[in-house]
Amino acid sequence: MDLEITAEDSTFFCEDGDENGLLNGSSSDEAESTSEPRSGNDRPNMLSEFASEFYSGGSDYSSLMGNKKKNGLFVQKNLLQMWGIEKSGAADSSESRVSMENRKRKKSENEKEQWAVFGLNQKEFEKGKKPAIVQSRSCPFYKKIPGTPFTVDAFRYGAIEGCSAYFLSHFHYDHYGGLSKRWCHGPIYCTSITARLLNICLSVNKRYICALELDKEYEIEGVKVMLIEANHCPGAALIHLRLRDGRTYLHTGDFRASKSMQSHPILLSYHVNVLYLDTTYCNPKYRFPSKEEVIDFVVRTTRKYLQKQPKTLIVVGAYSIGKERVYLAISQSLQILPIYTDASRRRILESFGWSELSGRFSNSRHSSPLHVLPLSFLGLENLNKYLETLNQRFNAVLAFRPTGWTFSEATGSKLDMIKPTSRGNVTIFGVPYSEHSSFNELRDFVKFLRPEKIIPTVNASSSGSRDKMQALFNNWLKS
DNA sequence: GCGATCAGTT
DNA sequence: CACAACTGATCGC
Repeated sequence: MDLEITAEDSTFFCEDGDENGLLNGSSSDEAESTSEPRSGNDRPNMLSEFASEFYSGGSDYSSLMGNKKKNGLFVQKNLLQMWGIEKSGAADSSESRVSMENRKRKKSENEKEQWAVFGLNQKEFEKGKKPAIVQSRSCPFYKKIPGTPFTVDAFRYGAIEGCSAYFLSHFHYDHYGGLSKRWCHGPIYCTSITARLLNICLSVNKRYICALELDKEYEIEGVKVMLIEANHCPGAALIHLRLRDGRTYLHTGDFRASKSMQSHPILLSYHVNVLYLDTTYCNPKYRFPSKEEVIDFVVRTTRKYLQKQPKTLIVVGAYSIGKERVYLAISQSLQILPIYTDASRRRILESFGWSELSGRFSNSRHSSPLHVLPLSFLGLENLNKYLETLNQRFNAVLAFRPTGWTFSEATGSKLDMIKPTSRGNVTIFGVPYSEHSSFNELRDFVKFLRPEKIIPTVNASSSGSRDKMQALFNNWLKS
């Protein structure tokens, strides 16, 4: 099961590209099971140990520090523990034990349901006989590009039959999932920033990484390829493809559409036949302000709080890459320096080679008035304890959680209506800083491109939402 | 003991 | 409530 297939041989891709039943309404869910058996480990791992152990901590930026040693790596249990304000281990609060047991019970209830639902008896289930639909995880159709040997963001399916070029649109877990130092199924095409992250965070063998410059045309397996800035996270790209037969495809990966995208020469020069679209917020209820407006709000708010209380610690939450502009803007417009973040995130941010960012960082929590912390840490309780660890240096915390969903039509784009949650000296603002297109931005982009066919890549698993989106597309494209 | 996958969290 | 994107727990080799 180790076939070397050329572009022309790749018969598994439906030539007419209509197997997905999205436009013509034909019912073929079978397209999805165009069976590639998971041929996971059919090849000896011939990778050399080029990456040092130091880098093998995955994308978890916190894994390089901390208090517990695991396989030669230091892995932290908990930020508060590591700063010495909370005991580790033996904390035998009966509360946590109870919730553990609750979870266990919940779990086993789920299992009971499972074997019943899938028509297995309990013995079969416990023996590990898995229902068929769980067993076969094959690459969904919308990750394959018909008429090419290409896939996009499809790394968790082992070797994909007929695929000789694997594109990665950007470095977020739900897109790169499946990549590791053991990847050996074929070349990975991505931007140079993403390429560096594959090396630094996942130790993917360099011989599989093919970095492409933005806005430059390449020819790969007979297809003209161009990556375009996606306005998502650093390194994120739209993938523009022109096949030999004249068809043009655009895969947006994850993106935030904007007016300026509409003046990209290649989008003006070639009519797009098929659009693979990031439909994350493809519902009229998602209206949020531009990034600039949100950043302006964040800066204004920060200024206000600092005037009231100069000894305020500013905190911005972020999980992996993305949202950099939020804390950069605070730092730049209010001359707040340096920025503290942990060593691992710092390494990642500095790898962008972004001169505005690099050079602003410090290792010292105590000497920095602006901290970038994991989003999951941004709660009232945690921040309050955090403030205590910085004894006396600060006497209040102002935190921002930049997330996409925050607002629906009611609150709309009136940023000043945002009410923070606060307790004592800790204030937390959720701000609608989105790195995906709003509904209107999506609509405008689609109306600009006027593709013949749109394949949603998000929210596409239920037929209900697929139909809903298709109705919207039809409406946008009529007349 | 490890990586892969699932389920739960914000 | 939403939701993408994580994190931690459990599974299976």
